[in-house]
Amino acid sequence: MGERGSAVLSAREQLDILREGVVEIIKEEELEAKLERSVREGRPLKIKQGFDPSAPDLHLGHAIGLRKLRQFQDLGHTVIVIIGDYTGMIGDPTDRSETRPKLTHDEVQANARTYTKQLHKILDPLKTEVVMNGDWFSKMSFAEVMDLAGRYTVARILERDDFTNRFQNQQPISIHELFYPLMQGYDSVAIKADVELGATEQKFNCLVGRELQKAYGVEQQVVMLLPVLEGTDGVRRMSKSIGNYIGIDESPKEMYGKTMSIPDTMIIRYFELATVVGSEEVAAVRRELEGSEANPRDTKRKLARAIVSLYHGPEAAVSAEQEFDRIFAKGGLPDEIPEPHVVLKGRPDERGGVWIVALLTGAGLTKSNGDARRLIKQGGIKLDGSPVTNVDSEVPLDEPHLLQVGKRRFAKILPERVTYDGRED
RNA sequence: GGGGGGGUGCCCGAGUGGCCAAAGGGAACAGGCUGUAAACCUGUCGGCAUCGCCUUCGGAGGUUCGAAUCCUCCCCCCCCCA
Repeated sequence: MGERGSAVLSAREQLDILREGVVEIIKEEELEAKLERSVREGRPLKIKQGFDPSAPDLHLGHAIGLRKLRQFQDLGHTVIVIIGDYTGMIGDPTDRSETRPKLTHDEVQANARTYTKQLHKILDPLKTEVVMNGDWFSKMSFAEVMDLAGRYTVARILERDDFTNRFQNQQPISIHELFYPLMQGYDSVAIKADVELGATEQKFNCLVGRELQKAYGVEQQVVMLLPVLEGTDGVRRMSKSIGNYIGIDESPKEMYGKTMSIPDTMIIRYFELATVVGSEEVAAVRRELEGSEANPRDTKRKLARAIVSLYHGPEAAVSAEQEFDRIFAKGGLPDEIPEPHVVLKGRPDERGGVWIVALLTGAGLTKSNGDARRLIKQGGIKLDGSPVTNVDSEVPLDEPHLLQVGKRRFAKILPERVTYDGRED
């Protein structure tokens, strides 16, 4: 373990650090005992956290847990990240809305690499092991599966809220979905986890892990539950599939902009969960917001800078802010404007002009011609900086033009990147 | 195996022969305002060179001048009984 084997903190001191920001520890005495033994025997604890293999975009919600894992690492412990390639074949029953396409082995491998890359933005690569639960599940015989299934009861599985709700709402539950908690729990058996980290909504699954470890004669893990961060809508939990997430791998300006779009009521919450500012500073922010002097916008700017700095550094945060001001406060242009390849049906008119509506759609700025018409009528389209009011406008393609939809969508139309699909009439 | 209920646009959800491209809500997008891509207000929200036409209401057929709405078969989901 120790490339820094020297100053190991006492169990008590470690516990004090680890407890911070945690919603619940089951059970704290056990964690303390494990830490004590770890210190005494100079043996790191194994900290487990699992991830779904299908959605490799980690976001600020995941980061809460990752920072906690990082704390464990900094205290000398080992983190084992489990990519649930087998559990992913089921999909967590929590959000079983889409039927997930089965991932191929190669796709899972690719996703695992993407994960690892993102994980290393927060975790210490030297103390992080990434494994897939297919490593053990693919080798299990049917008899072993039956044995696993025999160690838990239907009634206990149905205690889980999601199942109960779905049952009551007359939504389908497939039998293999009942295996999800068992499989996640068995992961803990397989790696002999000392601690499993999860968001509060994972409580049930993590506790199944404890039960199964007991059933299999493995020392029980401690369950450490962390808060769930709301997404940019301020209501539902941050999630890729809902689309209300801020990814830790996103560009500074996306991060900055998305942060600015959270409801004002979420500012404190984000300071607490999405940044690393201390509790006194959060308290100061709270006072600032409650007092009437400060403009919440400025507090939110501070938040956005803090978040961007965390992942991209302070300079990037400053330039993201400048760009944001330029575009939104002053209605200016971004640094980089896409120059799409435009394919048009038919051909230009004699003067080399192209119908504005077709151009917008061809450039991918609007979904359809109808969409483009509507936006023009609503005054949402600008050509070279001035609003387009006439749906029938022709744009001469003798020189580059700047097209803008709303405040956020831009495209530079270069004549040499416009082609015609040659369709006659 | 028996009985009952249900599958509608991105999501939820009304609609049981023409007034339905389909109410309402949410999401999203645009405009206004502002303190920001907050909040609030207004508008838009299947496609088409634009008020008429085309393609949508699980799938395939059929009845009808006309079907999301009726009939037949099929697929899927839920509940109750066994």
